[in-house]
Formats: sequence, structure tokens, C-alpha cells
Amino acid sequence: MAVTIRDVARESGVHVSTVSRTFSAPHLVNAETRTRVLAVAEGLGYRPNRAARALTTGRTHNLGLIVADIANPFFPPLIKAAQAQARERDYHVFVADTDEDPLLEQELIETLSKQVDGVLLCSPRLSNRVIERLRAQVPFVVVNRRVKGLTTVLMDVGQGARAAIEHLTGLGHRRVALLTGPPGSWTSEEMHAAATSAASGLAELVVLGPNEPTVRGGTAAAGAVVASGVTGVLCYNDLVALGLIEGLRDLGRSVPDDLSVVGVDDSLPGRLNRPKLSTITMPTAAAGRMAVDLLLAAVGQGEDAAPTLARLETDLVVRESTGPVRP
Amino acid sequence: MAVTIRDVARESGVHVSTVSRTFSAPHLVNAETRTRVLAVAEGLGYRPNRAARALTTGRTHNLGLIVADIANPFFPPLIKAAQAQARERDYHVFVADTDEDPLLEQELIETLSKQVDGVLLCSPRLSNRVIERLRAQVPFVVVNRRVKGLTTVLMDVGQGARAAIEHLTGLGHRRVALLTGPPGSWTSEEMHAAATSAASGLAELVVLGPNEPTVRGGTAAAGAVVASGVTGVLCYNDLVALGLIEGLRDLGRSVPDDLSVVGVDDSLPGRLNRPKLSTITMPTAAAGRMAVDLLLAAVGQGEDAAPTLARLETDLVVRESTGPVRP
DNA sequence: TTGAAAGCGCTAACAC
DNA sequence: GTGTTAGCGCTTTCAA
Repeated sequence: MAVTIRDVARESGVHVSTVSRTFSAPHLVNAETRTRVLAVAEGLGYRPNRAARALTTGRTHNLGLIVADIANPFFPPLIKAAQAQARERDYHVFVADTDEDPLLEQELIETLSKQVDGVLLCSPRLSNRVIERLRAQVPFVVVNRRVKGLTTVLMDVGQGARAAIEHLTGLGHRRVALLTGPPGSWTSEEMHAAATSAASGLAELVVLGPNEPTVRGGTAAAGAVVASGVTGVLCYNDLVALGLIEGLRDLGRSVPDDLSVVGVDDSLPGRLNRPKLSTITMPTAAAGRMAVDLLLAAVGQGEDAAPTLARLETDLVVRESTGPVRP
Repeated sequence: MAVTIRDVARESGVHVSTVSRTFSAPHLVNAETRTRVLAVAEGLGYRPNRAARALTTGRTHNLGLIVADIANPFFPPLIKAAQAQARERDYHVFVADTDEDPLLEQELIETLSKQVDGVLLCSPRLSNRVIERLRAQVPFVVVNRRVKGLTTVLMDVGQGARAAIEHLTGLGHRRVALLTGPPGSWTSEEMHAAATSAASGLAELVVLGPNEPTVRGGTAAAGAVVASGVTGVLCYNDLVALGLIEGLRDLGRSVPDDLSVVGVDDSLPGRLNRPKLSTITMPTAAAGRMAVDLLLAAVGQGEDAAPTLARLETDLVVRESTGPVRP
């Protein structure tokens, strides 16, 4: 068996409660005793059992992080940042992938809820109704989704989408397509609304979707894009954009000569691609850090904390996949 | 406070132990009682507290997964697979990123050890000596590193490296470089050994490194590669290869016309790159699943389980970044 | 400043 | 088949 508080107590000739205090309320214990206890603990290799501690304190010092797809390059930087920030605050994080499945997402939240102080829901696929019911079990912070009454971190794609449409119309494009994402995606809806209003009067907007948020989804959409006769395309994310460019190439269309393509995420594959992908930057790392801090703040204050809404800016990065419309 | 076993017991008119059995040993309880208890539990929204259960059973049903860098595209597929496999076995997983820092890695293992039944160490940066000491605290399975007496999952990169060198020499390359990875990387050493033996007699092998395992590391190495006068390069991973190709382009060298470049990982950026990257496939998802299964097997058997060594095959995928040497 | 005792949610002998 | 009891490792009153 591992070394417990009791071993330390016996070895250092004090009561267990004194050992406990040495770790959780050091100022309440005599300096001499404290150093002795600490020395013994060190010698024995004692490490407090956080799960046992959680049983009495009600604080697990764990967080849950639920994402739709770990392998989607959008998430790893967010996971990395969240996890680093959590560790900074002395928290560990469970990471779970829902495979884009709402039922699994719910099951995960429920089994995790007792083991964590809060859950970070990233681009959830669950309905708002279910989320609102579940929040009674465990505090949430939601990333990339607007849920009434819940603390939320939003990356304002609308901003970037508007800039993208303006960029395209500025280059002379008069017929532009929007490749939407999965149904229920807040990001997709935001892009739709922003693109519609930005295009209004300047260009015709053709909405194509829903599309699988993957390279394959983009490749699959190439035919429809060509058929629609647009010269510019704003895609749900970089993967879709990259897939589309590939699909267009197979159809004999070149980017940016024949069509201009814009993605969303500023992911590594997009930066490395030829042509380098023009894209909308998403502050994923900042969102991860902020989500953790908001979640921890909510945990600290208990349920009656006022929900916060953090809006992070996004922006258009023009690279090589967009150019002037051909005469 | 959340609903506990006691609430369910009171509500259904049985003792807590009966409720406990209903969940952990259903066959020991009368069918009628069981259904009643289950119904009450359902109605109350009762969920067993796994942490509390762990206190008595000694099984947390949690696993730790420690990687050097979540954002490195090599890891997400492994994390995703491991996590999915764990869930299949009713386990949750803590994911932690060490930022390539051995000290942090050790600290993470130690703080996590009490909360998990085992730890998956992926491409650890810790010295074997430290790992061997730590294993007393918690069962390990190591991925991509050979540690004596520890269960290990290896992706046999030597195999792929040999194939890569043969491929290059077959194309007429007589001077080939190996861009090594971080010091202490087992993968890097394996590649070195395999490349050396495969090149022997057929080509001269120039070893350049260590290199940062990132795009930047590859770009930074471009000058040295050109200076070395090689015509073919095997890189530590895809990111380095991609960075190198970019760096070479800046130096006026084109791939595969002037130089052939091979990566390792078969990552998404490599597949999307132009030229498509020739690379060594790493069965990361399979490794993740297998590591979880081996770890759980070890956990089940206790400390006296014989260490296993799983070797997964790797292979060369020839795409567009390699070609015949120029006359 | 320290000790004693109760209890967090649950399981596991053991008894009935 | 079910209840009783003790206890997992730790914190937290309450006394001393």
C-alpha cells in the first residue's frame, strides 16, 4: 500500500490531523513541527491522495474537457492551453472525445461529473435544452456555443467572416459560396449570418451544406462549388478548405487563379499548404486559458455566480489562396 | 449536495449495502429489490461516486496519459484512440502535456499517481533511471521508448527508416542526410541505427542534429543540409521535413528535383502538402489502443505481471517528395 | 498549537 | 438475500 498521512503521523510523532494541517493549512502549525513533518513526509515519499481529500472538501481539483474530435487540428492547441492553465492552478484535466456523438457527450458529462469540479464543453453537439438540464449536476463553461445563462467563451468568427467576404468582394468576386459545417454548430450559424449581411448588396451568397468538417467534406463539395458558378468560397474550417482546393484541382480548377478559397482556424496544415491558405485566425489557445479561468472562478463562487460572456476577436489572414477575380 | 447511495437506500427502503451491491454485484441481490432500487436511483438521478468507490476498492478507473506535446500532430490520433479504448473499458483518462520538460513530466506522474490505476508514457523525455524508480508508485506502459522491465509499445521506425534509405539509394542517391530529433528520443536513435546499417556500402550517411522536432527545426536545418551536399534527406518527423522543404525553397532548392525528402508520421499536414510528403507511417492509433489494453492487463494482474513488448510495424509511403537523383 | 472524533460516499467482510 | 460494522485517506469541527 502507498504511504498515507498516518504513516507520516506515526513516524513524526504527531497526530494525523497535525500532518493534515501541515499540508492544507500550514500557518496553523508550529514552525518546528511543520519542518519535522515535512521532512518525514519527504523521506517517506508521501503524496497526499487528492481523491480522498475531495471526499471531505468537495473539491476534486479536477476538470473535464470534452471535445467533439481530438484529431481535428482545431482542438489540440486549445486542449494544450487549457491543460497548461489548469496545471498552473493545480488542477488536472480529464480529456474526452465524443466522436461528434451527442449521446456519448451526455454520458461522458454524467459519469465525469462526480470526479470534477467543472466541465469545459468545446463546440458541444448537445442541444441547449439538455445542456441546461445537465448544468445542475456540474458547473459548465461552454466554448464556441451560445447557451443562455451559461458562462461562455466565444471566438467571434462573425468578425472574421465579414472581413473575409469584404476581402473577396474587394477583389471583385460577385458570386461567393459559403460551405457550412455540421448542423447545430454555432460557428457555422455565426458565419452564415455574418457572411449574409456582409455580402448583401455587394455579392450574391450561395450557401452550400451541411458539410462534414473534414478534408473529405471539402473534397466532396468541390463538384457543387464548381456547379454553382462562384469564384470565391468561404469554408467552415481549414480542413474543408484544404479538401476543397484538392477537389477543385482534380476538377481542373486552380486556386487562386480560378477560384479564391478562405478557411477558418489558421491551422498548421493550412499554413504549410501550397498555396498557403488565407484563413480566419481563431484564438484557440487564449480561449482554452480563458475558459479554464472562468470555470475555476465559477467553481470558487458556487452556483450563484453571474454567467460571463467572453468574446475573443478573430481576424482574417490573407495568404495565397485568394486573389483577384479573373476578367 | 449531490444524491448519494444513502438517499437511494432511504427512498427504496433498503440498507445502503444493498444499494451498493445493486451496482457493483447485481447478481447478489434479489431481482425484485434490484429493479426497485434501480428505479429509485434512476428517479433520483443517482450516479455512483467513482472517487469514493476507489477509496475502498483501490481501483480508480482512471488512467493518466502523458505526452511531450499535445499540439504535435503525431499525438492527437494516439490520444484519441487511447481515450476511446479506455472509455470502452469504463475508464476515464487524464491527459497531460509536459512541454518536453522532464522535470514537469516527473512532477505530473507523481501528482497523478494516486488518482490513476496506471500511466501511459508517450515518448517520455525522462531518463530510464528515473522511470524505473517511479514505477514503484504506479504501473506504467511506455510508448516509443525501450525501458528495461517495463511493458512497452514500440512503433518499429527502424523498419521504415531502412525502407526509406533503400528507397533513396534505389533512386541513385549516394549522399544522404539524417536529421535527428531531440536528445533522448528513442525514435531518433532507432532511426540512426537503422539508417546507418541500411546505407552502409550504398551511400554515405551524414548525420545532422539534434533538431527541434518542429517545422522551425526543419527550416533551421536547411542551410546545413545544403552545405552538406546531400541529395536525399530522412527527417525525424513530418514537421521537420515540411520545414526543411520550406527552408530549401527559400534557398532556391526544389523538392524533389534538387533534393528528396522523407518524413516520419504520415501526418495530415504531410498528406496535404505539395509536394505530398513521402513518409514513414506510424500506427499511432493502434499503439494507443494497445497501450491501454496492456496497461489495463497489468493493472488487473498486479505488479508481478511479466513485462510485454509489443512491436508495431511501420512502413514507407512513397509520395511526391522523393525522386531520382539528378544526373 | 495540538489531539480526539466524526464523517465524506462507498465497499467488503461477517452475521443473521 | 439483506443488514451491521468497520474502514479506505483525508479534513474539520470541537476541546484541551
